Amino acid sequence: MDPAAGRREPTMRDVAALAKVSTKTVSRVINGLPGAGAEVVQRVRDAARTLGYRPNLTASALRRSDRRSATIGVLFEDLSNPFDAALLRAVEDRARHSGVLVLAGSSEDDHALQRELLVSLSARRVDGVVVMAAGGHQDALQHERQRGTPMVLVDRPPTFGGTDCVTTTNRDSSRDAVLHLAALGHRDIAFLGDRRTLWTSQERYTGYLEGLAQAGLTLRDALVRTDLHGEDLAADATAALFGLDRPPTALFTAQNLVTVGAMRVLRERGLHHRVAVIGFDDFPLADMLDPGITVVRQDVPGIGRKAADLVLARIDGDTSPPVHAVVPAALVRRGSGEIAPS
Amino acid sequence: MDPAAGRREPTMRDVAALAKVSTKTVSRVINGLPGAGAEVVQRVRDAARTLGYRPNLTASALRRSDRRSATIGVLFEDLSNPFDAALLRAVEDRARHSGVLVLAGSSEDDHALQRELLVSLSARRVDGVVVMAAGGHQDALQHERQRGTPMVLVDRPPTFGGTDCVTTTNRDSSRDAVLHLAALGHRDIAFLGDRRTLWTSQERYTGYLEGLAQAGLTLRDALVRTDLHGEDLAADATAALFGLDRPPTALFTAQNLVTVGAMRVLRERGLHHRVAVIGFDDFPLADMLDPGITVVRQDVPGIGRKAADLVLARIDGDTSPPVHAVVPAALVRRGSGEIAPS
DNA sequence: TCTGGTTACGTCAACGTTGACGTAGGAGTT
DNA sequence: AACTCCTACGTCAACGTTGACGTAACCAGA
Repeated sequence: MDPAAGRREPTMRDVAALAKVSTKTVSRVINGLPGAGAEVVQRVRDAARTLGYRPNLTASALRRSDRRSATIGVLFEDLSNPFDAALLRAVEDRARHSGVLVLAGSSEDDHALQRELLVSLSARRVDGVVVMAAGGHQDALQHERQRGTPMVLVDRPPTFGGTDCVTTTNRDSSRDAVLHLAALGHRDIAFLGDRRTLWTSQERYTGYLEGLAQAGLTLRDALVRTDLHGEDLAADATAALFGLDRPPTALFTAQNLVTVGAMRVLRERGLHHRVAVIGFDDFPLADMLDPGITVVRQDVPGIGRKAADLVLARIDGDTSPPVHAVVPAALVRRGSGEIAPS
Repeated sequence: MDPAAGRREPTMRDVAALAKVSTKTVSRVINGLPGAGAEVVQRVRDAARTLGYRPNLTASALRRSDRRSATIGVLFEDLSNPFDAALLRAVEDRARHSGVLVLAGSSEDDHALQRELLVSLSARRVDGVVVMAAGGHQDALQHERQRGTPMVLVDRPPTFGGTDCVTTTNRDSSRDAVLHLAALGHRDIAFLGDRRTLWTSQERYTGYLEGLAQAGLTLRDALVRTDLHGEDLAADATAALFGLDRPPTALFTAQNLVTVGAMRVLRERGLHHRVAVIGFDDFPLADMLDPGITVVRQDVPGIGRKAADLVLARIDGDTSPPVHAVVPAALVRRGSGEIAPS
């Protein structure tokens, strides 16, 4: 079953020898270029098939003037996160339709790892990268970008210039969510957010503030909890909120794991039908919970497609000014966000 | 910001010129090989840094005798499916620790697409592949394998010999699930399965039969529904079951989307606290539903790690006999599987 | 018949890197 | 003093492919 032992992959030279032509002619036939007669084309095709010849794209890229590897890098935070996975899938689909494959990696929101992966990608001469930037500084990204690598940031914009990015309507949709709650009569709306170093968290918090202000509500610091990385921290923070003298009647949970952690606590305390919840980011089965969870849903495939479109266009030499594409999110009403204050 | 315009990536030759040594010496320094004096090493390092030199792994692989690209291919059904995503993440982690990157693609359970992706991977000279085989014949996989490409199948075994694979305890865990239901007194246990062309579906069905037989229960054909690809088909099939004269008192749903579709119908009809359900494959929030869903949980990271270990070992020349690794799944009791018949 | 153009090939070198091998100089041994 | 051995380099060719360019054969038109 493993006949590779000792054997060599056939090359153009082997095909050329069998078809009794030059390697250049084989190259022409394989690449469908003109300059080969019908009979020669047939001979070469037959020889290639007989030998099981497969073109070597890396050697080809090395020699060609455009030097394209037809491969892009995708660096997300955690490929096992449903959001990242859906995004990867969208980028991959779009790339595949252009004959481009995807080298994928998880940066775990860690600068050192992100940097290391970036170097690995660049050693493999990817044509461009789509990156979800790790929080905090973006030195490695900026450095890579300045080397000329086509780059598109997703979910979070660059802190440096000259680079495309695709994000969603974090601020506006958050404001809308808060206004939706306020319209039901809620006056004590809590904010539960992810790590503050993340741009998305900041934007969603700003939207929350705008919502409060626009509805004429007072900001209560005690109702704002941030740096909730993961379900458990979110659950703890939620529990703490309900230890307050005047607990919130509604929650705006600004990330999906935070939403889940908060729901867990509400259910434990039997509050899930009395406290309103709107979460940012949809998640599977949100509609199957009791009550269904009202969420701000991002258009993840839309974001992925747009990011892929941008990076592929840059690779093709598009030099128009950098774009910050904003893909709209939408409020999906499922019940939890429609609970009025008691 | 895009200084690449017209500029060339620095090469070893450029570094060599600046450091006033030969390219071979640069190669030695970059690769940490002996044969370069301390002072020369320093000069080369400085020159490389000054020029922003990055080694070209593709050129290196082309020339080296081992010809390794330090890249493996991963071909799953759908990278946006949580199961596939978790698996990818596990493979990626393990590969990264060996300096190997992952080229990922979704085959959509389509032979033509799988074949096409396989060709794309092979053109990029990946060192090996981890594949979730599309249902039905595996001609393209077998062909690729026979060319000598190290290959590991996950989730579904090969229909041809000489190839490693990693699966879970589909049959035994299914049998245990059925026995668990039977022990509660259920006598009418329905089977709801995914496409019959999938090996996993067949195994789980066989386990279901073993469970019935071992519990001394009679198989009722009316309670067996297969080829339920996707939530909607599963929902329809579930609805049909409850139109029977003698409907089931328990469901064994053999795939996660099937489980979700079935639960949806049970909830609509207010049966979710009266009909027992055990699902194969865990899914996010299964514990948050009402009741919590009892599932057979696969050790997805375990499967991914094992698959990566195997393919990396083969790449390193391990020629021991092919392995079919079986990673145990476990029953997770959450409530839905512990409902007794009424 | 010669010129000019086109078609169908072939030859050669180069892409960036490294394996095989060569060599100059110094140290150690007899 | 002649020898081996080692270290620290350099030279050359090749990995599989393609761009630039050459050339032989043929056809059309004057």
